[in-house]
Amino acid sequence: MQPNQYRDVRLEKLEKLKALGLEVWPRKAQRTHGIAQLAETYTDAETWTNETLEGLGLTVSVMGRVLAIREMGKSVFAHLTENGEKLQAFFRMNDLAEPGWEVLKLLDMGDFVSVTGPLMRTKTGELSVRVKEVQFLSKALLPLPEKWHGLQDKEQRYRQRYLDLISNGEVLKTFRTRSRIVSTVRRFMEDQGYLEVETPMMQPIPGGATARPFTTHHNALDMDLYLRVAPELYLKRLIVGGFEKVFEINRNFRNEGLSVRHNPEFTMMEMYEAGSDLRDMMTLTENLLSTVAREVMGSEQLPWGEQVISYAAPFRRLSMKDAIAEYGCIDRQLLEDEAHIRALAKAVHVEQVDKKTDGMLLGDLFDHHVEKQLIQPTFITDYPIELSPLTKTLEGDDRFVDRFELFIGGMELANAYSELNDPIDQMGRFQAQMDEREAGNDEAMQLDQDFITSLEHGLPPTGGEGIGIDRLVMVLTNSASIRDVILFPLMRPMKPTESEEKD
RNA sequence: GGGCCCAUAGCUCAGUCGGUAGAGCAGCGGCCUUUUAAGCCGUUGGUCGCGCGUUCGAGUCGCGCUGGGCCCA
Repeated sequence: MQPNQYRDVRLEKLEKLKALGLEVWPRKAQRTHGIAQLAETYTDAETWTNETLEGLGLTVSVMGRVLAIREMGKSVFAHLTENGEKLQAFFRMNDLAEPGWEVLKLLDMGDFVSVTGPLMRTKTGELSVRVKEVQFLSKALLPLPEKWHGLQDKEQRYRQRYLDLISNGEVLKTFRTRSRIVSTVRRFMEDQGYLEVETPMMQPIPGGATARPFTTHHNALDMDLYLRVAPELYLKRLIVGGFEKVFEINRNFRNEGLSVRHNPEFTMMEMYEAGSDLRDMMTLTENLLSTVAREVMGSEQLPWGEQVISYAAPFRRLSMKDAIAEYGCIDRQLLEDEAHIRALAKAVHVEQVDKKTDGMLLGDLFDHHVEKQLIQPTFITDYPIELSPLTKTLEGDDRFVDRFELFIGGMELANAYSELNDPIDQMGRFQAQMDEREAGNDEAMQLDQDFITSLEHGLPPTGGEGIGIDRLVMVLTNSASIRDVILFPLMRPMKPTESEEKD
């Protein structure tokens, strides 16, 4: 076998181009218009007939990657693409300046070229450049995936995302949509008076969420640092410091398994507002999601698999116990009784039931019976205190806290609290977490003494929330896997083959 | 952590009952000066993921490994 059969052929063509005295890797592209710009301006075939286009007397230079070549004897059609838009180039031997025809024979799919000539419309009505000059911008030495089916192999699509983006048009579209979602979210928050801030991604004590952190080491200070699992404790310090409304959009890192909903690094927006509470966060969330759906996706009703999700406010609100009763078809009264909760947990094979409190078991019952069924946006409220060490208790019931999680498409999308601002209470909650840790739960939170100190200086009543941006993009773009909305998802490295090891 | 599925040419995929490897696209050589997955003629290209085993004989059967996908905990 000749593994570089294709590459060798293209290397030969490269030498021939050089022999013609051409610069194959010029420093800048010759270009007067973008392809998208031309395609948009001259899209109307009735106004811009071949005659009117010729009447313009306009000569354009456009650059693009060659994605199709159709040879017709002494004329050739090619499609150039740039930024997801395409434009046809029409080469005729008689039209081309020297050494154009020779150059054209050395053109391969995947090459970047710029073409210069007047705009025209072909017999079949397609806007095209009647090429007088062609210039190489970059010679592709490797072949592209198959033009009709694109790149199908999921592993290769994730490992070589550039090939996925070139050959699968909807992938480029999804990631452009992601960019617009993030920018719309950011603009929405700024319009609400929130200030974007940046807090440490490397933290001496990982806090703000119950999750295993990644560890790293700073050499000069000879200290261990943790990649953050959440920015929460730093953002609250900023509210202590006098900021009224802050938000941060950035990466969190959790040292956990991979799934269609989990990537070890993921993007979260967290926001905190002095003086507000959970109800304010609900309203903000409803407005944010319906606005993004409308402005980016063009509708508040969007497809999710076989279903349609409505992002129209208000979203449904349901307490955790009510949700378990409703979706688990369980008598609501049973959830008021610890013995029954234990029995229900054992019935669905929750592990280590005897070591858990009834609040923890309610969380397990919720995960088992409810989470996947919450397709339409639903705020689940009234979480057990054991699961929520940073949240204020409910008025009149200190076993539950003023927290919601928002579920869409069967996934947790957001998590919000009326933030706990009593430093004495907070210290007690940390103590409980440390006991948990002592008992072997390495996801339990660690004490952050300076955070307690900041609370002792006074945190006003504060509403706070985190929204998972990757999952938001998933539900809005109808993507079944988080890997389809993260450009470079984490992949296990490929083990080199024996022959590669010898090299 | 457990279960199921996938891995064959650069890409997309066939490969029956175990009998010595196929197509389309791409590539290469021709024909063709308005094509749209252009068409037509010819043609190159394979460590069937890796290893071990069963067998006269393995892409195919078994075991293990690697990578990926899906489901469950």
